[in-house]
Amino acid sequence: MESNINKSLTPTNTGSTGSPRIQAQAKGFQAVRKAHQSEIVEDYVELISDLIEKCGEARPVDIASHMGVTQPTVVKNLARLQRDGFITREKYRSIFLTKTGAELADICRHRHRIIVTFLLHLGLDAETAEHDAEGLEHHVSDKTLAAFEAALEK
Amino acid sequence: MESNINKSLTPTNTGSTGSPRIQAQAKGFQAVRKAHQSEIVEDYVELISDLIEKCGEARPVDIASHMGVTQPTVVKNLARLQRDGFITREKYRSIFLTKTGAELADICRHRHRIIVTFLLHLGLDAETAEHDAEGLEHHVSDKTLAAFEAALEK
DNA sequence: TCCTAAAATTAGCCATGGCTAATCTTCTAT
DNA sequence: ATAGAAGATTAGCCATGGCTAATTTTAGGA
Repeated sequence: MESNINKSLTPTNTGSTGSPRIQAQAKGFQAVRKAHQSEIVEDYVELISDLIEKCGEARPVDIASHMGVTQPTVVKNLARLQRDGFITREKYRSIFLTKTGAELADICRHRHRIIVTFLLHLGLDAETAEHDAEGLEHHVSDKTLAAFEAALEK
Repeated sequence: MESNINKSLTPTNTGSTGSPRIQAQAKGFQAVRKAHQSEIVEDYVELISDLIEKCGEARPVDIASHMGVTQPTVVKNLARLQRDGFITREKYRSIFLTKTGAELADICRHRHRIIVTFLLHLGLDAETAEHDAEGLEHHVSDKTLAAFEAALEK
């Protein structure tokens, strides 16, 4: 289960090796790796939420075209989302976000919007802002997000 | 039994696979996936460059402790870096950056420094700035980086 | 010098997340 | 009502990048 994730991110290696400075850097890299594992989940729940709102439902074929992947890839990732409690569904039937999934989608959408707005305020064009936000949004800490919001209010 | 399941929807088949808007979004996701593939390369060459400068050489054991991974993982990734032309080495011997690798390291270091500086100017503490920069630096386009630099000059 | 500890490597496991090809289900239009 | 198209799923492949355990090489100290 999710213990696999924890295990791979917290190797027995952890001990020993080094100054606090180095350990901090190591922790940083580990956090980035952990963030990567959440990215697909976040991208999916955000997109599913958008599609349900705009189209009434989120079909694998539409998810696939929005994400730029094939349908089997979507099915496989949906299985993971289901396994981890973000969606519910049955074969050949509609996708529903769980409470957890819906909440995560809201958080992601909120964060995404702040980042896009922030980038626009820096003078970037809409396309670049959208594009970069997609990559950045999974790596912005709460503190940094708050700093973005604060900067926007000036 | 399965009364919750939505059996027939698709009232608004909002269109499908080919819309430029959707294609743009798909391209964005694809770009993020591509960026992920470069991340390890960038992290390694940057770290190797730093270690060579600070310690005279970059040993796998030090790379491992800085990255927060085990030595076999480092060895495996070094093989990939070698295969792809970023480093040269022989078994049990020192690691050297190729011209390509050294140039990439410089670019990464430069980008990293700008992002950290930018985050500091937003009022973030040094630790958060460093931490977030680690995640962000692989997803900041040239345009956005330039916008960061421009903002710093004011 | 030589022996042991540290470092490096190899082998082999696992999960992720892409893909294609093939099959199965559902939907739709005749 | 049904056949064909569209969508969904399964099976199976591959590369990546973690890990542990075991082995090999290097290097340092008695």
